[in-house]
Amino acid sequence: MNKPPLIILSGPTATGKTDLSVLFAMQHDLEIVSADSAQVYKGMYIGSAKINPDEKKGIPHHLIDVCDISEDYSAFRFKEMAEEAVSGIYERGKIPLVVGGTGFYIQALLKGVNFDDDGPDEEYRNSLQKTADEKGITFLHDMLKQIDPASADKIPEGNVKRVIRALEYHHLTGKRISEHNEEESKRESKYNFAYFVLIDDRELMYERIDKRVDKMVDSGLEEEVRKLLKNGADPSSTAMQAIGYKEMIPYINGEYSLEEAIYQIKLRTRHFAKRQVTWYKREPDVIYIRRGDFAGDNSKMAEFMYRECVKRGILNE
RNA sequence: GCCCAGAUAGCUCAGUUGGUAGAGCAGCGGACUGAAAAUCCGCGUGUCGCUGGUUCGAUUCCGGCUCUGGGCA
Repeated sequence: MNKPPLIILSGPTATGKTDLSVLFAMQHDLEIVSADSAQVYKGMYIGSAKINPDEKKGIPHHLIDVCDISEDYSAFRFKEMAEEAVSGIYERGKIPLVVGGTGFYIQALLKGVNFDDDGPDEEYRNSLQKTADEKGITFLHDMLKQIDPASADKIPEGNVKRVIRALEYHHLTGKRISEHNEEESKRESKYNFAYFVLIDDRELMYERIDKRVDKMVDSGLEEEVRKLLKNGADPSSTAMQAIGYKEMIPYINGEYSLEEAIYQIKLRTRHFAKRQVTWYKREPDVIYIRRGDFAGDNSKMAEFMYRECVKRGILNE
């Protein structure tokens, strides 16, 4: 039985995914599925570098603006919604192009990760957080050691979020997350895929980030954040943890200067891009597109993608 | 011109009662399977401004010089 085709274009932030994806989608009549943890939220445009309607050039884009900022999006929700979007695209006789920098989401879709508990259990999470605050992170980590020594060994006690998640998983399922992860990691993708990662030299990447942040600020990032807050956005919500928003809030509250906010946004974006690069390094089937090899020419990059897709039987010659 | 204070890692600085030095940030590497733009872990050799002197030994003490602040003229 033939596996369904899936094309992925990922890569660190500010590297030019959007332009290349639209060009490639136009050339091959693809529909785009966004794999981006910030662009799903309504009202977050400038700071998430969301594509403009006219930049879409008529290409359907899925999973953008589908979530209210008061909702908590997650890898699980992405996987559910992306699978739905993808099957709709197949029904229309087209091929999906997954575009975005959230590697975790892409992994969830590509490998069909089975999140088989009923989480998140907010109440339980909160009670564990309270335990950590009152009795210390070592205490919490020791709790994990009791029920799942392998996870406790792997997750540092300082990483409270992941300690809580491991405990939550056991609480909900009675199983150990270390065993679950072990099983899931063996899973084969059900897709016939080409996983492209657009990258560039570190130095150029950082330059592009700085420029993009300056542009965001010039385009009215401050106003966008003020508006979100005025409309009741909770600064502690998942949506407002996005880079550009989180750093703007203390400035708006008068805790530091605009220069400091801009510096922080650039810095945190660089750190983020670095983390993304680390992620792709351990992804086994990645096809790198090095901007430098193509002199940054989108049509040459698209040509390269096309040839790689033909090789894999995803696109016809 | 004179007086005072500085000069130590890419940056901000600590320190060495004389035995060639260490924090934060930056930077670099890594982890990640229902918060992922989240969260977390690891990595610290640099002419201790230059130059003489004292000393077994000077980044540390003393002199001179250069530079940077501040003050007095």
